[in-house]
Amino acid sequence: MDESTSDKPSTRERILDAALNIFSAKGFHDTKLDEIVAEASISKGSIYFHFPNKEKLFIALVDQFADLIERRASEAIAEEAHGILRVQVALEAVLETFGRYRRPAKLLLVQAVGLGTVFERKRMEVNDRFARLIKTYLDEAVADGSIAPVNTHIVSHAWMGAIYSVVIQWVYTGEPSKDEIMHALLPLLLKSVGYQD
Amino acid sequence: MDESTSDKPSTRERILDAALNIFSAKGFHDTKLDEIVAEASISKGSIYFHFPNKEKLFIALVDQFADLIERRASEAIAEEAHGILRVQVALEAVLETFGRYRRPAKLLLVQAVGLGTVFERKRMEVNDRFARLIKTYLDEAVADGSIAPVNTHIVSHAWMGAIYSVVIQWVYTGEPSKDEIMHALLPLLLKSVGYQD
DNA sequence: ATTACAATACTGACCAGTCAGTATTGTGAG
DNA sequence: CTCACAATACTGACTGGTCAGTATTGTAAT
Repeated sequence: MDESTSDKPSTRERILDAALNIFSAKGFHDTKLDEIVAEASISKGSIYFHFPNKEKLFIALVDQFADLIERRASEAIAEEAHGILRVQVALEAVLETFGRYRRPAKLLLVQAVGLGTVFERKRMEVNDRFARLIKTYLDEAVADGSIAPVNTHIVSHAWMGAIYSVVIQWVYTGEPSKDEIMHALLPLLLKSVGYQD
Repeated sequence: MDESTSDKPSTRERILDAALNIFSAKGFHDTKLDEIVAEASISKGSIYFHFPNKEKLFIALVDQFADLIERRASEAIAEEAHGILRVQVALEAVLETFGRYRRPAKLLLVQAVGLGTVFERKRMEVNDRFARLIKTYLDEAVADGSIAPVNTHIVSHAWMGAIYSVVIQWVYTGEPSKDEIMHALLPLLLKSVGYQD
């Protein structure tokens, strides 16, 4: 009876899809709602039925992807019990996820920056979320002796920045490849806290 | 005759000053030219006498500060002949300069991002400039045996991201202090390429 | 009287957001 | 099952505030 089991993307989903495409390519301000309307083949009113305004639509996308990244990292860690190895698998999971979703990555890492006072809080919130996630597992690794004590607050932010920067570079140019990144970035980060294999 | 030796800030300078204050605080789009006019106590027409448009005014500020950072780094390096030490003093100079100029730092690292297609090139240009600067001296350090061979392309981007991220955090919150940053970040970066003192 | 700069009032393109109306789906009473 | 009504989902022409940029005129110096 119900034939909608799979292939009927809801209006809301189509809006989010189209918005992601255009926002990630052109940024918040250069994206006209009318472009999203055209891309999604829906009406302008529909956007305002599903979202209170342009800003909230944008933030919905940011949150959605930030959630995904965090979830993937947590899942990866849950399967690995041991100190510094947890840091390693989390990193792999994050890079993997950024890799699989280029457009949301660009949205989060580039287009969500510098949007003025309104978005500034959001950005810091997301950043802190990630930094704290890293910090948690670094602290664990210090506690169980995997690595020597360090200023995990600064280290977590530095790591985050390093990952962001390399991923951004990769999102834009496609270079270096994900494998190269894994092979260069992972040891780099681990060495930075004095861990050697 | 010419009494302008020191204390008459030219109109152009006042515009740049005011623009820096407001752009860095509110971002490009949330800054109205009329606010700059008020802050600088000049006229709107003056802005268009000195700059072709809002965008070019913004970019002038970005370039000005990017130039300064690069110059400071080069000066520091010129006084230090030896391999990895050059990297170290350059880093110190950069952190010092970011530290002394919070507002331009925020402008460059935050407000110049996510401004859409037009500014995207500019941002990549500035980023590449810094990354390449870092890469040059890393390559030198590898060549003279100060550090073991690494993928300097990835490392330079990672370093840049790490520095950016910590500086941004500091620009916003004032924490951690510049000294803490120097004491934590510098060894972190050096260790990441296998250098120990 | 020409150059260089500055002040003010003005214009008009642009685009987020609105809203009156239409279509679709749900429901429950006879 | 079907009619009456309601709730939800969607449409798209229209509007009104905003603000970058312009036109015009003023003025001080050489």
